[in-house]
Amino acid sequence: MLIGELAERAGTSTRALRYYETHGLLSAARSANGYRVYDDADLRVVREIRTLLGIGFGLDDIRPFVDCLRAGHSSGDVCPDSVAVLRRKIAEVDAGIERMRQVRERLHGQLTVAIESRESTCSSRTC
Amino acid sequence: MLIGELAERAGTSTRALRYYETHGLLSAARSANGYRVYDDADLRVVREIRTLLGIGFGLDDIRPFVDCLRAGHSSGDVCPDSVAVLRRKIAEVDAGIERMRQVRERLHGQLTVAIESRESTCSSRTC
DNA sequence: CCTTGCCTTGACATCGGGGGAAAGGTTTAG
DNA sequence: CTAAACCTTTCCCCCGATGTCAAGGCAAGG
Ligand SMILES: [Zn+2]
Ligand SMILES: [Zn+2]
Ligand SMILES: [Zn+2]
Ligand SMILES: [Zn+2]
Repeated sequence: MLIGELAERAGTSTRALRYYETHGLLSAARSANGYRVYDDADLRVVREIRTLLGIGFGLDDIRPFVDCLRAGHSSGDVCPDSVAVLRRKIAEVDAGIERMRQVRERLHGQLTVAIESRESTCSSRTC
Repeated sequence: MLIGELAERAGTSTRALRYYETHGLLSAARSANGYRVYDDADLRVVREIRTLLGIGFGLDDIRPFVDCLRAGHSSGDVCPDSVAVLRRKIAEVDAGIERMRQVRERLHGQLTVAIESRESTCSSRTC
């Protein structure tokens, strides 16, 4: 499997795959041409990468999962480093949710006040 | 009031103030020197900008609020354009919260499965 | 031979909100 | 006179994941 086919099968671009390689997430054998040659294990790796990127992980966070997959485990989640990243990410997401909830409350309060004072402030003006 | 004093009073940098100016959020009179000269209304504008930036608005979203302030209203929220941006932002925040909640559920599920299968999969290996 | 379609590396552009530095003008105090 | 402390404009840098050429090598079909 060459890089174009892998990209198509994984639903991404060749540019992205080369980028993952330069960041140590993907390794490829080379044919006599110098072309990158991949197998189905690489396809699984790329799918894992894409999934985690979609969730919001950065490439550095993804590396443990890929290492875990390449260590022969059927899932990238099982190795201790992956679990640690999962825990950290859950904490980050929780913090993000809490922050956004507070922002939402604040916005809703501003909106309410703005709507209430719109008649008395705004409608008698040009704006 | 010159730019350094405004920056200090608003809790930001001169660089940021010039940046806001180039993006149409702030306007300054010039003294004979060519120095930017500000007044208290500008201080209120900058405080509004900083507040909204802190909430997560982009500069383009902030422009209606600034225009509203400069139109003489005591609050930047009351003009229709500001209200529209507020509504849109609330919707965006709601969508973001929902997305993060789903991500959280997914991560928690992965973590649970990973911990359960860690003994049977991982501890008998080198990893 | 020529075109087409793969592949290679390398390098520049993007987005947002600035940071930091260069190179110079102005004013005030010592 | 000079140093300090302001101010001015202009330009390059950052992050992260990718798009997008550019310039060229390799294989296969007409
Ligand atoms: Zn393991
Ligand atoms: Zn409501
Ligand atoms: Zn109004
Ligand atoms: Zn739990």
